[in-house]
Amino acid sequence: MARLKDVAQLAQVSVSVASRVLNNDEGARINADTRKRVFEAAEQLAYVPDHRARALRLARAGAIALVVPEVNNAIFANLHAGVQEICHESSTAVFVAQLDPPEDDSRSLARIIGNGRVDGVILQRSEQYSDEALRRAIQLDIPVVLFNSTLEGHVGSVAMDDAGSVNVALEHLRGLGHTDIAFIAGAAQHDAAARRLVAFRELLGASGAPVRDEWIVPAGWEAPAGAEAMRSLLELPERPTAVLVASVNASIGALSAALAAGVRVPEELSIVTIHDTWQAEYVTPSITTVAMPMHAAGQWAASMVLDHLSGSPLRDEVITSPAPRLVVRSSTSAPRR
Amino acid sequence: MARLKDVAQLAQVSVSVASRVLNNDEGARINADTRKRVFEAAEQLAYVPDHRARALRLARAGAIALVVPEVNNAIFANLHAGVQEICHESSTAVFVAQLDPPEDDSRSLARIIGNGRVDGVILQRSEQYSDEALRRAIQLDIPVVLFNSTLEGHVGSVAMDDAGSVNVALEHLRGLGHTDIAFIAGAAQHDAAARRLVAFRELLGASGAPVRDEWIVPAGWEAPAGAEAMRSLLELPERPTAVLVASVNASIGALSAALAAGVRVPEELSIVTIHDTWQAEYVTPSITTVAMPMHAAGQWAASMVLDHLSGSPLRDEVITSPAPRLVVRSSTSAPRR
DNA sequence: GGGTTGTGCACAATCGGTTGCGCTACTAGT
DNA sequence: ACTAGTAGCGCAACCGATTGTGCACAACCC
Repeated sequence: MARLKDVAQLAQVSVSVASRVLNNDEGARINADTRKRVFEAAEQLAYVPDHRARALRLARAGAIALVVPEVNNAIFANLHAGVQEICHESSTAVFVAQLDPPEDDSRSLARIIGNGRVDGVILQRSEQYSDEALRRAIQLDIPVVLFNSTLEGHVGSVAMDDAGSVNVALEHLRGLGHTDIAFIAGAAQHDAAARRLVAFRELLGASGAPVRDEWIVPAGWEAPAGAEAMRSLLELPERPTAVLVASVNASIGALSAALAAGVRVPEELSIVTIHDTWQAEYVTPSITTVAMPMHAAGQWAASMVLDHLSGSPLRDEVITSPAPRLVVRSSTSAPRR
Repeated sequence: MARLKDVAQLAQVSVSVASRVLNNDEGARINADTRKRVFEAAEQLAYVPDHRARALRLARAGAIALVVPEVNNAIFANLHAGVQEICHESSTAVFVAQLDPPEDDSRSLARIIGNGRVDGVILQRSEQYSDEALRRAIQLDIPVVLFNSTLEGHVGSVAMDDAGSVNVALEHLRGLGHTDIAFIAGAAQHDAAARRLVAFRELLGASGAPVRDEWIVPAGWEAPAGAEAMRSLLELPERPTAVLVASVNASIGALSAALAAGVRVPEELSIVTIHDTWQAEYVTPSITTVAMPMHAAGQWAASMVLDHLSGSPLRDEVITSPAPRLVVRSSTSAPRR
């Protein structure tokens, strides 16, 4: 691999001149002819600057990390696309890393990220991290933007409009005539799940519909948890006519369990969920969802990190635009009286 | 962030001694007491070596890239886990990067990977890369191991036992009594898809069952393509009693299309597919699959890259162990006569 | 012509580590 | 007591880039 030295030699100049030419250093006074020779030499040798040396000298890695608990997560793809898009504009590489459950070692994130490997981190919190563990994990000297969660005392986060999404779902169900509405909640420790739960209670109550504790079932983000929650819901003496599931993968599990129990969806039970993924469209019946602006959120998060590197302060943002959008499919209908 | 110099100062030694101690340099003769002081100083300052400097000096980035066409791909999670596992053992970071469709620029991969950013690459080929484009893209000076695909003239690949997986699926269908079997193939350009298609033709023919060209429908890896293929299959005057779908996401699309057309699965049509993911379990009816050893394949690929960095040659491997494993669910049954 | 200004380039320090080699003491052998 | 050997540590070069500064020379002024 050609180094800058080789380029300089071929162009008959010093490395410093070669460097200035290739970086389009405005302040430098360089003869047009010399400039041309350097460009040609670089072209001829297919010169690509060494990122290690560059990073060392500039104290800038030119990359950020997107740390997620689970790469196969449904919402991850859109998030990633948004992040990638912004970073591409500033030639910043995006590295995805998976942060496994907290270890005894409090410096786990530092080990993954390394020191100087990336300039910033976007972190999607795992259900399994307590506030304390998370706080320890993000003790880095680079900016950390929390995605879809907040942490007391930490500035730098991008969250979704959880209350708004719950509202869209409930409005849809209410418009169909439902009042007996259950909620399959997310993991209790997760603050996004907590916000949705609070919103559900408040908004449902405000609409005058009954808020019944036994119809609020804690679960998790994934399909097995959703299935389990649905089964326990169906064992109750009185059943709701509709269920709002806090997350799409869980709703797929919930639907599966309902069908397995012989419940007809949507005739006997309507199901609506938050987040939209292709799977929701391809199960039968397809699931009505509230599409969240994951892509935009990814863009926001990436911008926040990159801007911070240029001096802007970190902030705590809630993405309200584009607003949560209802995607009506076949899992919801008017209740059968 | 503390540097090695700070550690050395605190321990009252030179940086070279500090370096040797912290790297457990066997050859170095260092007093036990000095050693202890250095360790304590490093601990006290929470010293983490700067990866940029280390990488520059050692000409080793301590990281490899896992490049995939689509991070949300069903098989990606297992692959990633396998890679991660091996790399963790040798303290190598794993970076996931998404390689978008080929651009005019032939150095696209080089741009993503950078120069010196990683020591090796595991690349899952996109359907959209022609042999030529792929060949240009992997012109790097670091080892590239192709995952689940091969490239003429390129050594370094890990492929799955495609013929074996098709065989397991067909054996299952034959055991149930099916002879009228269709095939929803993968993308024609993709060589893994091509291998499965060849295997299907040969193995089905060898079993004495009819191999009908109109029952072999080219599609793609994802759900919409599978749905489209199923629709065209259902329009034929004569229908098969079973369908083998080349990939799990496509099979979910295919199932969805079949149910939408009023076809009862598995009574009127059995569906079996290759690769196992949680979605296959949670659609209704759940889909019978052939689980492939993605995790092991990821381990192989990672080992191959890491070993190569220690001098071992690259090879072309086919993962036959663990063997493709049938996971019987509810989408297959004996044909209704 | 002497002085000033400006152009075009190279030198060398620097980023934070790693490592070959040399230097100093101290021990041991004769 | 003199030499040889070795333990323990530091010096300094180096990896490949960036950048402040200095130097040589030409062009210009009055």
